[in-house]
Amino acid sequence: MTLFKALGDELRLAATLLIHRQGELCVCELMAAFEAPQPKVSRHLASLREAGLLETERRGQWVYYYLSPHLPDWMERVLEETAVNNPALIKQPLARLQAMADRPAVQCL
Amino acid sequence: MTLFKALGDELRLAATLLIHRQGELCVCELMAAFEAPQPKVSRHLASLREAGLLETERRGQWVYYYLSPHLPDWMERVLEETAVNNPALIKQPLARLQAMADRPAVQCL
DNA sequence: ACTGCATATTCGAATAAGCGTATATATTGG
DNA sequence: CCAATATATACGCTTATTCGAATATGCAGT
Repeated sequence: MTLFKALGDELRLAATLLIHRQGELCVCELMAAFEAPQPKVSRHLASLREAGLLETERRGQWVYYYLSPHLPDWMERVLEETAVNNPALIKQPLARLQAMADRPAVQCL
Repeated sequence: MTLFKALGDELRLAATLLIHRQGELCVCELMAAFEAPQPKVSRHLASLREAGLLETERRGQWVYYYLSPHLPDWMERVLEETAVNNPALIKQPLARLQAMADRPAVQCL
């Protein structure tokens, strides 16, 4: 059960919830949301992908991360429970994301 | 969100699920279930208690661990989802527990 | 008080995680 | 091909976790 280890880091948990909420996000958006340096964000995203939680899609120069569509239902429910009951985890990051200038693209999904 | 860090270790996760399933268990029962040395079990239980997941009650020479009655509902649901969808996690420990000779007491709750 | 059993804690060593800096790779637009 | 931007990875370092062995504590029975 590598799920809980993957979510055991605060940045990884919050990033996962933010991505879940937003549908997909690229690295630079997550950098802005969490005010974290790029290598740090990339590394944590990589480990979330290795854990099977996230998948990626390159679109131009950007790499978008989104929840794996192969996530077992129960894991999605765990994320859902966590998101619903811990809004504070992503409140500020979400605000910073929405205040971000020059977002690479409009999210249409 | 210390929940996921607490459950991020395999022994801690499995022990929590086993305790959840059995109602309560003492240290020596968990040692038998997981074939793990006593200090290891004690330490992990201590960290689960510090995380607020478990509480203890001493009864004679034994210390029984059980899920904290103050656990938020959503955390209980997370445990429930995990238990239902990962029976393999506690299958062998449960078998060893049931095969254990000289269990300290009959569980009546 | 002493012994035995159950549990907790301490200690030092080994391992793993996480970080920042620097560098590599990919893509886009001249 | 070159420069600029986005992302990934490598490296060395620091800090956290985890462990086994040893020791301490707490309770029960004699």
